[in-house]
Amino acid sequence: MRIYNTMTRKKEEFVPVEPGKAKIYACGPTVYNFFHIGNARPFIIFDTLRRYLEYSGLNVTFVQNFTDVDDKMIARAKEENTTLKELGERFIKEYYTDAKGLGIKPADFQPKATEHIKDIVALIKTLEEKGHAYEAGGDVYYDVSSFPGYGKLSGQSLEDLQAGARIDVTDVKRNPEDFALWKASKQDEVGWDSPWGKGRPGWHIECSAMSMKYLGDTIDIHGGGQDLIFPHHENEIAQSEGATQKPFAKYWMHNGYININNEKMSKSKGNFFTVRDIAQKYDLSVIRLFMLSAHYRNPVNFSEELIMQAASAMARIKNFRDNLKFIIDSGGSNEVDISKDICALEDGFKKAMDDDLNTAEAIGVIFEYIKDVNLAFENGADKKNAQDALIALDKILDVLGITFLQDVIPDEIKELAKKRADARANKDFAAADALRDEISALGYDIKDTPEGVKINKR
RNA sequence: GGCGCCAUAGCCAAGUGGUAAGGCCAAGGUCUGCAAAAUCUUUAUGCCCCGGUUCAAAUCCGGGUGGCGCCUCCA
Repeated sequence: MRIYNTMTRKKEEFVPVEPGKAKIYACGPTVYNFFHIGNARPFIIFDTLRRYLEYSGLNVTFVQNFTDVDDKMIARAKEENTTLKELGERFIKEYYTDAKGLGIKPADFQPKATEHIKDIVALIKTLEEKGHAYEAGGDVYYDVSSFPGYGKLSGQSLEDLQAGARIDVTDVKRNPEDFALWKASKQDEVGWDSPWGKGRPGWHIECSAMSMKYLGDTIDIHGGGQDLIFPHHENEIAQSEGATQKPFAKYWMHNGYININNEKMSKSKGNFFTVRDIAQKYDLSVIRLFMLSAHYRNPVNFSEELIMQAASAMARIKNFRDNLKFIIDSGGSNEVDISKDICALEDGFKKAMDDDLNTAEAIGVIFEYIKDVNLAFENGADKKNAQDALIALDKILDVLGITFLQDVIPDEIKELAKKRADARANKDFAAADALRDEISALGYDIKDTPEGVKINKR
């Protein structure tokens, strides 16, 4: 598999640090609110990456953290007159609800920052000992000038960064680009005891500490949104490599943004849709298909029109599966050979995914498969054909994390369908049409076939 | 100012040197007692513009135009 590495700005062959294994760390949510679909993109992308590497036979360890202490968390808890802990627990629970709807499997480890204070403090102490960190008034800062590689991920020199910096230079920092590893708590703020007094970790240090704790000093893939390249990931490199003198991550993967009217969706701009809101109106598997319909590094616009397009595309896949299930249930007799089509599906899928996780092309391969199998089944198919076709498709859909709920046809609908069949048998078409309209009004489509009556949920 | 991304049909979107995947919409056909649904077929001599390299360019190089992002919390 080839992966685009932000560090080298090239597609590179993926060679794991340890043969047969893949260690992945993806930056997770700050749990002070419901997450929006811009946040959802990396969750879906890296879940798909993880599934594909597992499908490829690698033993994957996947870590995604929860940031449950930072300025926003503290401000929000204060606003809502609650504790940091309660706020975090509440939105972690909500995260799992939305993630499940989007087909995101829980990571192997989902560590919380607040449960790793000891690891974080130990890492800061190491950095202090090695001359990368200094204390200033209860805060501890990372001295970027002590790390020669600073800027290598974002492609910026320290001078360039300083020239464009919009940060106020404070007296306590040695360089304007120095960032906080540890922040002293204000009077009534939450905090943990440390060698520098009561305080809390800075944002960047938690990812370094938890990545190294669960995955070791050097991992294979570190991922997140493009907006994390600088400063977050740049700082992680400085922290981890400053402490270990070993490479922190072999491959850096960054997804593009979700835009609204070509502008980045972000909480500060207020132009966002939460996954929770969208779930009111659409099946979240549609959002997943929508996300995977474009290459992960490209920006994608979001609008209701585009979601409706994705919903129609989703319906096409669903119809195909329903047709296969109908053949399996009713048992056809016309044997055809679809082994070529199954091979084309599997080969095409692998080829697409091996090329820097090209899910857009992979989805194209699925639709070509649907068309080819439909053509092959034009004059009917037998039960085994349909089973083979369904198993092959579902295997691929599972790697993409696109799942379908089993439609249960209610007895009420079955009853109406039976009455209609009786009316048709008696050539009472007026009654049959009335029953058909009734079924249709309840959201079901009905079709007469030689094998029997087929009922589909719309 | 520094670093970077994007531009392909009415709407989305693959395609990084060999003659434009796929989806949505639309039109036409098939099936059906009629309809709906389903399904099939059709739909870019051309990929923002101008030069260049090449037997060959959406793709590589140079120069424009338009849009966006990071350098401050952000996925």
